[in-house]
Amino acid sequence: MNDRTTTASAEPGDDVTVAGWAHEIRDLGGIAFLIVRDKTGKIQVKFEKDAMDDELVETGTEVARESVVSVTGAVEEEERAPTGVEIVPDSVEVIAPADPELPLDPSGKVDAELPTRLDNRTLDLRREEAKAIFEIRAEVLRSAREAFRELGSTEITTPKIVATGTEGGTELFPITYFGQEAFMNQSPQLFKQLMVGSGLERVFEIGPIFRAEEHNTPRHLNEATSIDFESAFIDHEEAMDACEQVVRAAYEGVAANCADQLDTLGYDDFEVPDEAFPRLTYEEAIERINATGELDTQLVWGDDLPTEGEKALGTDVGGHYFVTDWPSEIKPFYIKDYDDETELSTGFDLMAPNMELVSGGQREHRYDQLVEGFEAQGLDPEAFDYYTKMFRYGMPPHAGWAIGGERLVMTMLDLPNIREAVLFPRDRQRLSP
RNA sequence: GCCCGGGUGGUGUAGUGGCCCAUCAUAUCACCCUGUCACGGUGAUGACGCGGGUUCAAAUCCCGCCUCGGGCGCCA
Repeated sequence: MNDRTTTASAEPGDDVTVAGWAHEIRDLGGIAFLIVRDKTGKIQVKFEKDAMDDELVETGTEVARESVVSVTGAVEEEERAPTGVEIVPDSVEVIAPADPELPLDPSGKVDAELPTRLDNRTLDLRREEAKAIFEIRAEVLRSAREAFRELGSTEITTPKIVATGTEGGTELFPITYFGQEAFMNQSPQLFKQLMVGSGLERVFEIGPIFRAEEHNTPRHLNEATSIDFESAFIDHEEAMDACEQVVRAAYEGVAANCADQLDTLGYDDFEVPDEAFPRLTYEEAIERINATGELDTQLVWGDDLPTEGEKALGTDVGGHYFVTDWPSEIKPFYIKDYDDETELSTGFDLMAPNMELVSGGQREHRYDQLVEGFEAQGLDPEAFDYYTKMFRYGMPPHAGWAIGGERLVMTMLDLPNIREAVLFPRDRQRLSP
């Protein structure tokens, strides 16, 4: 395949071999066109029936759509061709024929519903729009990694098979580990904290997390990609600065490197957020939600923000924003409370703007307070000994956060369903493919 | 976990008790067509998720099952 030329790089005057999929055949009688599609685009192959070998014409014009073909011939400039060039073939080979009845139409003439598309993801990703989402997703991850390196963090990977959950409460997928009870990890939280106490100090991880909640919404997955950051010697304010930097880098990377993909998806007005993300306290947030009048009942201090309230506030603010200073009781035990106001947590969320995108905070690094926190949440500190004991050997003050990777792509591209941002989503109903 | 809504040819749809041996588009098959670019024309094949019930009559109403989507809770 070394001699293969991509459709985009075929220049007039060249003798080339292109390989790709039979996108469409237009047979006009005496002349017929085969459109070959590859990763880089499409090119037209011309068959003038009277002037060409019958077998060549037959192979090229009777091949089933979506079959893999290889075409060798001369590239000619032709203004009537869709791309300005076309191939006059010397030979056509059908490398892998496709069944004539396709489970969905990659040419996009007829829409398919999401479940049909997910059942046939390979064919779905032959469509430019679906392909563009995953090229953008790759750019988001690339630019996030670059931003993390600029922040001086080291990329780590932590175990996904664990003996105990992170936060208790949350549903975990149980598995059997050589006869022992184990779980799929819901978050790298505890492990990344252990690493800020190591010589690495500042770390990030991009990896899968597993949640066994039986929710069924367009914004939840049971297997998601978490973009985690944790650093020694920073507080929650500095953690928010870092978070903003990484989110912004992802937008900048996409704006700079994915113009074609954005165009394919119809975004002619893709914008990198230009202002610093506003930081609202929890108290300000519930006041503003109450002021919108969108909710039937008024929120009071201590309530978690209901979905409806998040949407109302998101519309009110109109962009990304942080919510800070939460009541301690609705944030997990490993988040530190303010020293002078122990009923207030340093935990924060980043809203994007209608959905929670990030959660983070300054962590409790003091051994005694951490163990108290476990007990207060009804967890047995003994079960987390591998974690707590390291807080006895010099654990620095630290803070961090986690971005929902798919939610970042979803909110960035305004996708109607988070499953659009995962190749093979795992949700309540779907375990295959 | 609680609550709502949907399943009609390969794909996407019309259809609200008789006008339905089921509409339209696209795909597929056959024939015609020398510049298509959503090519065009003629014809053909192909479907009511499964099971039970109500009724003279069921795609349509009822019950159960399967399956999919969504809302809330919770969360990334």
